[in-house]
Amino acid sequence: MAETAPTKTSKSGKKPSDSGAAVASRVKNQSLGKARDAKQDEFYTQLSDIERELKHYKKYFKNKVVYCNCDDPRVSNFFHYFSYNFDRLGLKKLVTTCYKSQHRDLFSQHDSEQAIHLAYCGGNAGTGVPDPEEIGIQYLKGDGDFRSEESLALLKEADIVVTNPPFSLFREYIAQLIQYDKKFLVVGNQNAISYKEIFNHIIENRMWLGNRSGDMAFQVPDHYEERETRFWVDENGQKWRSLGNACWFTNLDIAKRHEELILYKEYNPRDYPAYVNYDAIEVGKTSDIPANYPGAMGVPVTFLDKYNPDQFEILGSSRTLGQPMSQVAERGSYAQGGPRFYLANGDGTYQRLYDRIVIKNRMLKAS
DNA sequence: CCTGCCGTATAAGCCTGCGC
DNA sequence: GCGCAGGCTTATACGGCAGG
Repeated sequence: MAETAPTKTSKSGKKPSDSGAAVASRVKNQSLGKARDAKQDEFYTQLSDIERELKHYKKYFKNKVVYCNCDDPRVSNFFHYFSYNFDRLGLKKLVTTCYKSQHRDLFSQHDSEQAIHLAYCGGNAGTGVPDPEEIGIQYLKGDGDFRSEESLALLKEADIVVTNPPFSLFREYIAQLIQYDKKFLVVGNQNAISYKEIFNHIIENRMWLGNRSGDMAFQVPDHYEERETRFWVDENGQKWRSLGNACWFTNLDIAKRHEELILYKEYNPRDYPAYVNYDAIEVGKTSDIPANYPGAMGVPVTFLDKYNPDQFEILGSSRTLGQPMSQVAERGSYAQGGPRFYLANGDGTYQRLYDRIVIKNRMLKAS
């Protein structure tokens, strides 16, 4: 794989026609370049968030090899958590690798121009958190990318992968875990639910949401710029950013997935209008799902946080089910964009909604 | 050109519970 | 009651880009 992003072509420069392979390779390089140029993929998960989620999965870790493939053991709280709880969880081995640092100022002393590899097999019982330096940090030959040969070899030896991967590469990241048939528990964000590839995994029951969704705060490197919202600097000068829609993605079963969502609303056509470009009713809030409606319902993506596959069936999403508005209404009467559901405003114009998941209540017989 | 597609480590409202 | 903060839930506007 090429390491360097392609040089930027001037906007006026005319591109020669490309072969499919060349296009594919450039797209790949661009996404790589974008992820690394943007420098917005370094969000460090708090230990408290890791503890609050991981406590629901204790039974899965006995005698297992855990791999954190986006984690510098010197700063990663995932490494901290698993090394500290190594004996309590009964782990067999803990392996971490990380992408080589791009910034010399990253967390001051913790910068490295080489990618790091560390394997821990326990043995520090009672002495608190093992020191990565004492365990023995090794250096990788390559850049430590989770897709690199070295990382892949370690992935194959692993049972469960737990980390906070770079969101800009989330599709590829998940695709790789599924391709290699690994168990995983990773941090993501709810927007990823609407990605075509990610939604396919969800609808095929290859992955689902973990326990906690919503607000999560992350430490970010010093070179991250300030922003108006969801940003602050703590008393130690550490920069933080937070997300209102962070969530965990996993393919480990959890009790929450089998809890029935209690429904208390009743269907009526006034509160639950039908879409103009798909035969389903709009349910704008997960908590408003009517208890007595047997047909197709469009719900926000956050529904997945409450999804119990025994209670509901997922039929698809507005991205794939929505009929193009050009076939339904006159141009100019609706907001443009990718396929979504629309509601009539009553004055000849139409409101475009955010991506909806279409579900059906399995407990009710369609009449 | 024009049109439609596609996504965004985002961005905002709303609700709730607390202190007073 | 009331105002505020923080958690929880929902959903953007718009630029890039490809194809007609």
